[in-house]
Amino acid sequence: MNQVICTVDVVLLTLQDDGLKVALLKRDREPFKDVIALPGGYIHADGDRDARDAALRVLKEKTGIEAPYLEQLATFSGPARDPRGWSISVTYYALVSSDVIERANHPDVKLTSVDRQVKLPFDHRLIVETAVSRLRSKSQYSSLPCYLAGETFTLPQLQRVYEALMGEPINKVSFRRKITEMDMLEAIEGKFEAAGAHRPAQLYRLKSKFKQQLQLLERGL
Amino acid sequence: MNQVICTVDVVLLTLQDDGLKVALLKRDREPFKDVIALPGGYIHADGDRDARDAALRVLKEKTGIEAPYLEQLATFSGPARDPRGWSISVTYYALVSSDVIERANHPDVKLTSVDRQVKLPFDHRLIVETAVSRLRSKSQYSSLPCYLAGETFTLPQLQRVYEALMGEPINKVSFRRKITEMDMLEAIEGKFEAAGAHRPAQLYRLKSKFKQQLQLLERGL
DNA sequence: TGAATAGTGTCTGTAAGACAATATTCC
DNA sequence: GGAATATTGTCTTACAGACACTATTCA
Repeated sequence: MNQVICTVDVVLLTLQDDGLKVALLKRDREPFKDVIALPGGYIHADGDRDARDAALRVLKEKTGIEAPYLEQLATFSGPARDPRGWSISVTYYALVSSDVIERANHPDVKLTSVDRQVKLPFDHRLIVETAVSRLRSKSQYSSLPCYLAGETFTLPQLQRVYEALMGEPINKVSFRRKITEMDMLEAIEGKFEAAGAHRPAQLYRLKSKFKQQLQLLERGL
Repeated sequence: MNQVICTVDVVLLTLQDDGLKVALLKRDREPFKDVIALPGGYIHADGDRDARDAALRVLKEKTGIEAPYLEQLATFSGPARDPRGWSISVTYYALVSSDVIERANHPDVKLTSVDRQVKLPFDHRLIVETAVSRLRSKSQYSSLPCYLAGETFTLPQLQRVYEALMGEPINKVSFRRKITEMDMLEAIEGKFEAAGAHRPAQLYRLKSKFKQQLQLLERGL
């Protein structure tokens, strides 16, 4: 083994103004002190139950955000990615609605468009790109985007989330057919209105059974 | 950090008698000395270029098999999975045709059906199940199964590989249409005959362009 | 009533599977 | 020629997208 540095990094993603944003913050210590980077930190062998637990802890400590959707992304490693030495970073990506970030209201968190080529330390640019590509690929056949839409949402809102992720318009009828056959949403009795002068849309939430299913898929990772 | 044990484990998969098999071997040291387990070992910070490199090295050392298709699976971690202490295992899965294993002819390698509930040390049973589930899920929309078929193969052979993975028969016309539109195979001039008394089948190989494409997908992981 | 968006019904073209015909080899 | 499997052609059915119609709210 010969001294391997073990860390976690979290790619916290959200939708804002119909664009995918990643949460970055200034590093509070060396290396790359004061440089904008992904929230990350050491794995604590004396406290963390596993790497996922470490990722949840780091996210909470650095951004104040708790228990969002969190999935293991990949592990990056090598002698050159961290100036301190041979290192491993077990990376995760998390999905939240933008109002969760607003509610946490952490002063250091900067939301940056994933497409903007902001220079990032370590291999964080590669990690962000891997996370975005994974999210887009999984969104084609899963309920993942619901986590970007928040706790409750209307079908038109959810469709805009999918469209923002995919970067192209979706056929409304096909979209609703697919959502229906996935059978993952349940209607809420209260209705909802946005710009006022038109028919209000039904509010939905993700079925709890479906949340468990997604968690089961990621069990152990 | 506090002393984290960093290892790699490899799930080497192959098809034999139309069933998916995993390569296991007796451990040559503690813990679990002489117990059947996945090939694995420490990451060498003074020699390995990254975890993937460590996995390739371990696979070569323990099974004699080189440069197969290798993809990162996931990272497993925690205080309890290894009796030596808080540990991380970056896991990979590799795909080879059974004749590659036969040619390596390593005396300690045992091929075991992935469905047989052989008891395995550490969390290796979970790792194997994760690998099999990932392979099956990816096989539905990729050229992955070609790596189980070997260097060259006929379309009927390749179809049997897909059917063995999926566990259900595939429509021949649909299968060939899909293969054609994926445009991943190239015909080889020499023909091929199996049970003799019938029309021989065309031999194919995976286009080299397509191998690169798959590697690109996994870049950095 | 008109504007605006939500929600649904229907038509059409594309793609997947069933079925079957043709092709090629060895005996 | 007969058996066996490879390969290709065609028909039918299911599904995705286009289009358009109805529904509901506010001004």
